[in-house]
Amino acid sequence: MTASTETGREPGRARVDRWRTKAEVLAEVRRSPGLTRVELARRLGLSSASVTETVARLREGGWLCEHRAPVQGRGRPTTTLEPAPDGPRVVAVDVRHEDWRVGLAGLDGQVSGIVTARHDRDPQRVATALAAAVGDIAAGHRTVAVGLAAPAPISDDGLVRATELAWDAVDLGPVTAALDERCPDPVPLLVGNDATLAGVAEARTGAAAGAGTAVYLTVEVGLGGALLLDGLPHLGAHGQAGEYGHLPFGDPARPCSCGATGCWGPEVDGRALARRLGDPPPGDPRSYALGVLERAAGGDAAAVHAVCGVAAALARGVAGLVAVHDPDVVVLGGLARGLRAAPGFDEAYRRGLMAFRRDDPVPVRDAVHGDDGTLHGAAALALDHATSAEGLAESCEP
Amino acid sequence: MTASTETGREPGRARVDRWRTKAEVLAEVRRSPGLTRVELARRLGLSSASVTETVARLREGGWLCEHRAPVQGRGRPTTTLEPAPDGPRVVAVDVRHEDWRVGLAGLDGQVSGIVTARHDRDPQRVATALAAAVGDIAAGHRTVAVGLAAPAPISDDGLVRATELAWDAVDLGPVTAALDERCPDPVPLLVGNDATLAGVAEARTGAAAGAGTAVYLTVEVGLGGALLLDGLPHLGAHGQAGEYGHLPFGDPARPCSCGATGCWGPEVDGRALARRLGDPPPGDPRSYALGVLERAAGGDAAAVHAVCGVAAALARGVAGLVAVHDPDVVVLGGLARGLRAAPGFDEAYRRGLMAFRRDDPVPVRDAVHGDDGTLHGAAALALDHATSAEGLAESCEP
DNA sequence: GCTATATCCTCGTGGTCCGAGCATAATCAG
DNA sequence: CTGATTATGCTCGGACCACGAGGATATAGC
Repeated sequence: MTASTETGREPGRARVDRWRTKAEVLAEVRRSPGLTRVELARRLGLSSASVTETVARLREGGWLCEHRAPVQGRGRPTTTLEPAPDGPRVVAVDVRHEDWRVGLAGLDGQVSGIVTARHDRDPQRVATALAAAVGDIAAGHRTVAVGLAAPAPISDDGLVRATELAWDAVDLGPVTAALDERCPDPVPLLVGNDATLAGVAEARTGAAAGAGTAVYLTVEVGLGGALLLDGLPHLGAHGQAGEYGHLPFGDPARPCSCGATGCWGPEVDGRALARRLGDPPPGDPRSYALGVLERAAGGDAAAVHAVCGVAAALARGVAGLVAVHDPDVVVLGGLARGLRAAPGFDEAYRRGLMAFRRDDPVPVRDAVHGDDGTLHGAAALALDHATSAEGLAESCEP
Repeated sequence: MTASTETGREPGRARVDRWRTKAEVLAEVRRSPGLTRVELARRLGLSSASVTETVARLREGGWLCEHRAPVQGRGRPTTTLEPAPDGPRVVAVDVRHEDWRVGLAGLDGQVSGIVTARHDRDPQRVATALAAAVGDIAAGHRTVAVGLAAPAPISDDGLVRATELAWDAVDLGPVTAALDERCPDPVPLLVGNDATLAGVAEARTGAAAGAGTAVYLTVEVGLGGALLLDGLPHLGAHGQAGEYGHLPFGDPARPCSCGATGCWGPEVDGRALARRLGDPPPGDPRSYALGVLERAAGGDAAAVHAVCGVAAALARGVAGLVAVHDPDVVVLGGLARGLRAAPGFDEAYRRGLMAFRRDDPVPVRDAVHGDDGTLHGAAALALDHATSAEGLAESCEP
């Protein structure tokens, strides 16, 4: 991503350390907009003198703004702190199988001005078109970072290996080149996996907001997800963690396209519904599943029965993951939302839990971000970097 | 553990911040004993002036010592840095089902002077006896922390709920009282789960040393384990993460004592071996399993067949966990060590992996700490605290 | 013994966080 | 309206840390 000196760091620790407290303050204000200065000092263990200094610097840089707080009683009135609405921006990108979407987000994480464009899956043309679109948006605002979601595992070198997309390795060089060329200050590009970032969005502003440990699962074709720790995804040694769909919760005799057998994913998606209904394997399992869910909602007995069985298979696995991860909450996205609503889910979930958990079961909730979750997650990824001590040092000091 | 002001922190950030760099230096030296000052400066991005200052302070406090480094060529000879062998100590405690063990560890993490005593499972008498033993050792050395492992989930309030031990909630108050009374400076008591801490030991100085992501699994009666991220265990929302034995990898028809069905644990321990051999459920599944493993090693065909089947059930699940966690390494402890060696493990593991992983499968290794793993982990827990910025501030400033 | 090399130490500077004290802006009481 | 009360913000000097520059130190090579 950013150029790194591989022979080790030269002294420069103080330059970043100076922004550590400011980054903490900014993070706290972003987490709790409308915080008063006194409450901020209390939470972070800062003296009022330090808050004065820190807030002044963040206001200078355009990160925070202050408003008069409604008076509560006696005493000098205080002000509330909020992320500056006209502050720095990040560009969020979501590259999907058949199109890509680009939007702009402020410090509050809301993505606006989303534009969509279809693509033809040619890696080079996609990179070129993205470079133009991202460069246009970035150059038109005070852009401090770009976050990009891709439907593929992300390797360390910042390239995208999208085997399912028949892309070998997408070189994002054109995008970084466009950013370097069209923006006065360097703009880092951060890349993440799409399902992972959808989970991040839920953990920040969605159904798992505030959770220390959250499990996000999404069913489209197969099942993917992420384990979120304090809002950050666990990526694994090679950035390939989260393949929950390949846990062997299923029938050991059934082979999976991944090469193993008994995988959970094919037991909980459109293919599983088709099997239960005696239909041939659907060409597009996702839209097939949507059809069955609709029929079940309409009262079709066979569809209800199939959905119920699949929901139970999903619930049983979710209960197992609760035992392993002990999350504050489990969030379901994609088709899993429809399955959770099906009769049989709750009962199967309860029975799959260890007995001591049944009195107070870990809540299972629907994802609140729809299709925009991934884009929100990409914005969060970029904002995380921009508002870190490193990012602040980068963008506030020449 | 330590008293906390629940109305929020008062300013005191600088007091801890001052030790942040020193804690980093100490951690780096503990990770790489024998480091030169120049190499240290390079890795941490510090100037030589800062290293001089920092090392001097840590030497003053008795945390580090320096030796002359063997001369390499021209230039002024440098010195190597090591954790001081006569530096601060921590006390490590491992409370087990029928006995407890106490030892003393230095900054290198090695536990010495281990003493063992049986107990009668009476919570109050155990706490009293522990208080005396821990107090004796702590008072005889410069003790900066105590780490305690318990065979139970650890709740946030520092009490131990050992339901399997027929203990309701063990109050460790007598231990902290003894420490307060017999040690001049306050000595914090840290508590952790035994399987979790055995995993920590492997991640620090064992088969998973240096791994960013490691999965530790141990089979005794049932199966437990931990996910280790940069050497720190993932604890979950209530400290109950790691119940890998209750993932539904097994026969959905078989009920588990936890209340769910199809759990993995009963498929990979002595009970599973007995089923496969047509024996009745063993009273002590652990020693039964050891007997079967021995018979299999001796060539008993029936035993070999049973062990092989159980090993395959273990391997299949391990492969699933590799898909989910994408670890650098999987470490097996307890009876799982013997199962890994069985014929059939490697083949089942390979077949359970997603195809793209088979060229370079995640290594599965035996735990290198034997029975002492938990005690080492308890020492690591205590040392983590003592060598953190907070711990250093606590013990070095009045 | 002299030089080249690599490292260590000292010193002054700029920066952060802090406590104390003063300044400020509201309510409340008369 | 005025002064007391209360809560908060700001200023100032002190303690401390990381840094760059430059001098000091200890070895190998010649």
